[in-house]
Amino acid sequence: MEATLPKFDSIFSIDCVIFGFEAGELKILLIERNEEPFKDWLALPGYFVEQNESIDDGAKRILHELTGLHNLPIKQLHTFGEVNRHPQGRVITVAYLALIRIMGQKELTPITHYAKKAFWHPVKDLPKLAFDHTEIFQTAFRRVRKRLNYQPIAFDLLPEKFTLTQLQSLYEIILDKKLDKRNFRKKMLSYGFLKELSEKQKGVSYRAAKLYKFDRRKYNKIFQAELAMEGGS
Amino acid sequence: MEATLPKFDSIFSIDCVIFGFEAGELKILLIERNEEPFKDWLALPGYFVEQNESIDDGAKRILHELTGLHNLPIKQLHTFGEVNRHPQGRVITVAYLALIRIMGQKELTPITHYAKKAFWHPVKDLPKLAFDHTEIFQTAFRRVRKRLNYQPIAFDLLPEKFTLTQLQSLYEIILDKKLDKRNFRKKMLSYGFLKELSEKQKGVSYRAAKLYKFDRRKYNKIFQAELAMEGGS
DNA sequence: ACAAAAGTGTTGCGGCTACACCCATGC
DNA sequence: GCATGGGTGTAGCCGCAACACTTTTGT
Repeated sequence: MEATLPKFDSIFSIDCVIFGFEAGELKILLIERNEEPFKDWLALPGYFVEQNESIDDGAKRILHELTGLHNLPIKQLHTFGEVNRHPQGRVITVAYLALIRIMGQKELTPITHYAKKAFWHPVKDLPKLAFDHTEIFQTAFRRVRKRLNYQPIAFDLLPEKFTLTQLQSLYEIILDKKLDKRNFRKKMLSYGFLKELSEKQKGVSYRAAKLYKFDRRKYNKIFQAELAMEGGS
Repeated sequence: MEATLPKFDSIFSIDCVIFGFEAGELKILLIERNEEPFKDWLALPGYFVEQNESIDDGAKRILHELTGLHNLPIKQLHTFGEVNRHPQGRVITVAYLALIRIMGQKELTPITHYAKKAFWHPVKDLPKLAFDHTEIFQTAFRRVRKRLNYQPIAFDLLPEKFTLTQLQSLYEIILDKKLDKRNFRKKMLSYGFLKELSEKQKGVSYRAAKLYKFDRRKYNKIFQAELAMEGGS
């Protein structure tokens, strides 16, 4: 390759906003930084992209190194490129977004030493984050809220088997408003992509609710047309 | 600033997908490149971001330098970061999108010598573009198509005064399907953000149609809630 | 008078909202 | 038996799709 590209002291980074749902609360994945700048601050998991990896690959690698989580279904959210967003120089960051099930992934263990630890933090009462990460988080949260109205993202957050009340309460938490129980259930069931299981809830001190599963195959069949549109944007 | 950032030979660029509407056709703004690589190819207007400008500012500057157009209402679309998208090295590009009125901006004159010329090209029958610009264009077009269904972007493309038939035909072109005349007009008028003018179309050899104007103030009043949501994403 | 596009209403359906009570279970 | 959430139906409104003819104007 000929050296005809201009040189700038500029680098790219990735920052990931990973949502989870646990104990009735919406949470995001944070790390405690172990490096300057913002050493000891809380931050979104993020780091620099290597020269020989695509940003999508870089995002997966970085997330894995900082949290131990593998191969999450992350999607690009937005790119933040203010000149002074990083105190040490010009760093443009591409933010990625994912919604995942927390279940069984309790042991978050950073592989690199750039993070002291990684953990889930409730979205309510987020402290001030390093860099412009608070702004990145807000952009992500707005996007999730909007997307909830037309994409089945709630099922990425819930356990595989869930009750309709759990589903509704997740909607209420994300949208930050009360929904009508009857209307909500009617609508959800009318879509036809929820599979009713024969199982019931266990260990509750009141009438046990039916469990449901999200049937992605059916969902895809029903919403083929829209899926085609989503494609690459 | 301490020199603690890692160094990579990586740079950012901007590419702009600018849509216009002219002579009943949807068009985008292209340049003919005057630089290697892809010298003499058609490409989206794009160039490298300087170190001391935000990507948003850079996008406006670059667009101006390549086409002579000032201060367009561009918005970030997506960031493309495949390793080999630029043959000379690692270049991550942030794509921007705008929809504008072509009217009266016929003289497109590149200010830098990086572009031989800039011109509007119909979206139908786009030739192969430089780099991954065809893919970027497609992503942009998909986005526009989707957005048309819930945002008043058509009015950015039309002249200030337009007939309902013109509006409908623009919808039909972007969505690539026929719409029902009566339903379309009813729906558009029912929103209440179209101001009927006393003027009529001129110079047509058939019954002249009423002209309308998009009343953005009214639109904002009506859709306040949703606007608040759009905010930063 | 004719060609070309402007302009106009009704009906049926499906989805959304609002709203209140009985049921099953564990303690 | 009581507390707790589980589960259910109806009626009115609104937006959407389907559908065809008359009016105006310029030539």
